[in-house]
Amino acid sequence: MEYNFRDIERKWQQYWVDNKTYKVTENPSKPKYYVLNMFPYPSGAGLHVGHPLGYIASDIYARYKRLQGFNVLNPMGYDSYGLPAEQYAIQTGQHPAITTNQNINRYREQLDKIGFCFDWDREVRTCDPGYYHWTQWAFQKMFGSFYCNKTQQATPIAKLIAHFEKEGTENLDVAQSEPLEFTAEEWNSWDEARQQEVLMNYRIAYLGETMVNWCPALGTVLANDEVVDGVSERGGFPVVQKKMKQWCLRVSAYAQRLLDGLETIDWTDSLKETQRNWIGRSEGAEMVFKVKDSDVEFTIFTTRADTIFGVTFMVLAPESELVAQLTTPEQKAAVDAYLEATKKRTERERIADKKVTGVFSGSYAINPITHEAIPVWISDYVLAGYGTGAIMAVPAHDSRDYAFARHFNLPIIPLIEGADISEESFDAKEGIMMNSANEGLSLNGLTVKESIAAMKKYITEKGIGKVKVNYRLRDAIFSRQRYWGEPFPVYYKEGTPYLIPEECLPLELPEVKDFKPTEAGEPPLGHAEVWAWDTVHNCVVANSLIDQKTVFPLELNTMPGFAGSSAYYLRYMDPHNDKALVSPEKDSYWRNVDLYVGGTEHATGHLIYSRFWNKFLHDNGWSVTEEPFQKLVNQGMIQGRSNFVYRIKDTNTFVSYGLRKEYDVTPIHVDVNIVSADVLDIEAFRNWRPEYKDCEFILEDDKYICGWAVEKMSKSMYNVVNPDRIVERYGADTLRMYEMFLGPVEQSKPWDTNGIDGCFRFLKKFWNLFFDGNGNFCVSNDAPTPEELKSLHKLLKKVTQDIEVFSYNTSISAFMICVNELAQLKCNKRAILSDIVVCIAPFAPHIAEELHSLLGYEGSICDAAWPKWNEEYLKESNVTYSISFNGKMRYTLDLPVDMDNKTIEETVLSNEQSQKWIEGKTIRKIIIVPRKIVNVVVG
RNA sequence: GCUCGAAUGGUGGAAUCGGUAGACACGAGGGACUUAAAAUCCCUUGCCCAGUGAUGGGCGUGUGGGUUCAAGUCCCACUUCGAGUACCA
Repeated sequence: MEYNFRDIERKWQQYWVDNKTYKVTENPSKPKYYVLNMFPYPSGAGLHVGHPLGYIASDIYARYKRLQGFNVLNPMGYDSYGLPAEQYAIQTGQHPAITTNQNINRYREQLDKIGFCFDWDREVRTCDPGYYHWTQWAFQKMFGSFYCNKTQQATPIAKLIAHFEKEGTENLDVAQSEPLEFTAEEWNSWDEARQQEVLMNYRIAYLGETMVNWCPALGTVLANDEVVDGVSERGGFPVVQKKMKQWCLRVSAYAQRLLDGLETIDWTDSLKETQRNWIGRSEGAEMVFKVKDSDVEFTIFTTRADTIFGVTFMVLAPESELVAQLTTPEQKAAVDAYLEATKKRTERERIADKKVTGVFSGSYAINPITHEAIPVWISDYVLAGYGTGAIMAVPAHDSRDYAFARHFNLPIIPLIEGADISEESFDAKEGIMMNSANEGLSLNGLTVKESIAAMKKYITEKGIGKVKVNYRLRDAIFSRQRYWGEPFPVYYKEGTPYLIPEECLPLELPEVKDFKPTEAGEPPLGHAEVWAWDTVHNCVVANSLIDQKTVFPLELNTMPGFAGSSAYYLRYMDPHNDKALVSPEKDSYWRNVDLYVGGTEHATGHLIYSRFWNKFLHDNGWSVTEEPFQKLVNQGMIQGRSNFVYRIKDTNTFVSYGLRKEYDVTPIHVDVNIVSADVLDIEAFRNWRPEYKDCEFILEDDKYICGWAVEKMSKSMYNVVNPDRIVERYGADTLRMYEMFLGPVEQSKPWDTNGIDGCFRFLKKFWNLFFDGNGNFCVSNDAPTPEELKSLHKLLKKVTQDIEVFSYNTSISAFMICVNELAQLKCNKRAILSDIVVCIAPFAPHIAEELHSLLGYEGSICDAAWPKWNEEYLKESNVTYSISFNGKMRYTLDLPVDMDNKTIEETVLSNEQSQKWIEGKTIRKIIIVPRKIVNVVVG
């Protein structure tokens, strides 16, 4: 019988559905294992061959773990809120829900063809009210919490209120937007609105006036990780800085825990490093500088307190509140002009031209150590959002200060012995200090490191400043001026936000007539006619009923993309629970994700937000583990492999790749689907586009050979390969095998169909082991020979070890070797073949099921047990030694395994081949590496 | 600029603790079967030199040094490519 993959795959995919083979329930008698893929955004383009790479890798692992006796959770769902569906809605008027649904159905169809072991009963969609109920719920909980620095955890806001009522801000150590000071009396005297306003300074989800990345073309704000090179990640539109009132999440409060948590999880070093950089912890000192002839003083942050003797000027960020205070009347005109000019420059322009700009404020600050007066400047190279928005400039040892000093002719004082600062600053934190002494303090002669430590001690003792840790990580901006996202469960009473009652969740997304912003510039929800909250009946009512006494307007912003993806792994544990995000029982059974597979592009977005979100839930006991994703594997990107044809200029004649240099040609992208192994299907090409209908070809060897290049897989390059096409032609098992055989999972590589035949041939060969020359199923019950057993157990050992480390490509090689050996031996022994079938099931589940069934076993192969290898069968009586002289391999020798070193030495030395290398020389040393090498050092 | 990673045949890629390269696959060349094609099977395939031949010798993991009996693997310097990040004081 032939290997008919179409029938086999159709049959078993149906069997899995009918028998709910992949349904999983909590089972305390079995150890759990949680495998998760980053769920996809269902785009209109459907899946290309790059998408399933990670899914196949995790599917193999999930199936393997199940065969090993684990209760494996392997769910799938859709991150179904997002910009493309909304942009499409704006253009066509089509409701995003409709587009999204169509796309999901298409994705599902494509996924089903590949034979994944997902438990679809646990599917989640972020745009489903039953799901975003819990996104809104989490937001409400964050709104109702503050972060206590003493206990290092999120705490209900009621505790904070109690503290304020008793002692105001006395003894307060909490995360806050800005430091406030008030007494209990003051707090108690304030009205509700004022108190609410103050509480915003502490809430974990808070409404804050912040500088945001505003994208005019998209009409919305973007988070830092959604802005790339000053333009939006989606669409590439320019982004400008704008001050706006927005919902924010106090992610920064968790900076230290996010950093510390990295030590406890099993991620790649590079990913951890990326997160560390993003969090950007820097240890330094805050120092207070007095302003000359004034009561004003201000604080700066520096990591180089040791360079205090080299401070020759100060710089304020243009947005700093100090600018107004420190600008003298004489300088006011110049400063105003500068501020105006700065405001006009977008983020992008600032990055693009690195011109040094700045203006003198007119004021002088007093160096707290040297007591010298130094000028205070204003420049946009200092950022308002980092540290205190003010710096002490040490031009000799900071390149930016150096450039500034050079440009404005400010003094430069070298502080490190031997540092050449004639052309550039000396930024390295090394060397011996000089020029750093006065009557009170001397750093001269110390190394930079000693000097930093000494200064920290000094300023703390003298009360000039304090040791301070700063983080680059900023709070996440949580509002989007979009329609297709989770609505905030918030209404506004005289401008103060209030939560709708928890039991009224979910607050469902209303219908709108138009998906664009309103004419008044409000977000699309401004078009909703039924979008007001009735506090008496606790329900959504028409806007016309708003009376500001019992009926209030609801929030018009929606939540960003990362809201829905931040806790979805918890929802999979208990997807149909309408009482809680996840029940404590299920949460404590599944705990966290053991293996998370996805792309690196989420390193500073989703993977930070998710960890933050989980830590918040953990603080409240709603998630049992501190870290959500124990092990993370980043699958590489599959790039496209584009094909080109070469048209001779101004003609309709195309010349084959090898001959193109003889003509003046233009390379043109050609659809890779009409090219096979770089040979163009000429007929298909002529039909591809009308203008090529009558074209001519100059061939080589009767073939048209196309050129190729590795590019991003995209429609415009005509290099998108759909998995469906491969499945149709070779079957899902071949696709799965080939995607894994292409190379290490973590590595990026171009998609290249050229080698797929190898995997297809392998499966056919494997299939043929079970059939005789006449195509009849023919498996013998005879006892296997030692040779056959050895071949099998070599395979079992290799595959078991490889799967554990995701080295699937080498496992597949092992399968190929084993099948070749068995074919050579004409082995058709049941004892051998039935084990191999189980072993190959994770990789090629359809063919495995079919053979498992033909072998006479009942039920799905998923319920079989993973075979264990036995070292007994692998033992050899002889082992081949490489015999080297002075490290150079000369010949090999078969020796008994258990021969002792002395005998080995004697055997090697007495061997006649050895004689010619030893002749006339003295033997200095003999190194014996057991079972491998004998190296004789002669001289 | 900084941080991290990579570099191996015509191609994708193997190579555990440093253990004597190139597994496996593709492609290519040759052969068998066939009227023919497809499919299948067998042989060769890193480079160079010598030999009719079995075979023998030399060179080889981006470049240059080093450690070692032994280096693709470890150390130092450099080149190229990729990823992340960027006035973070």
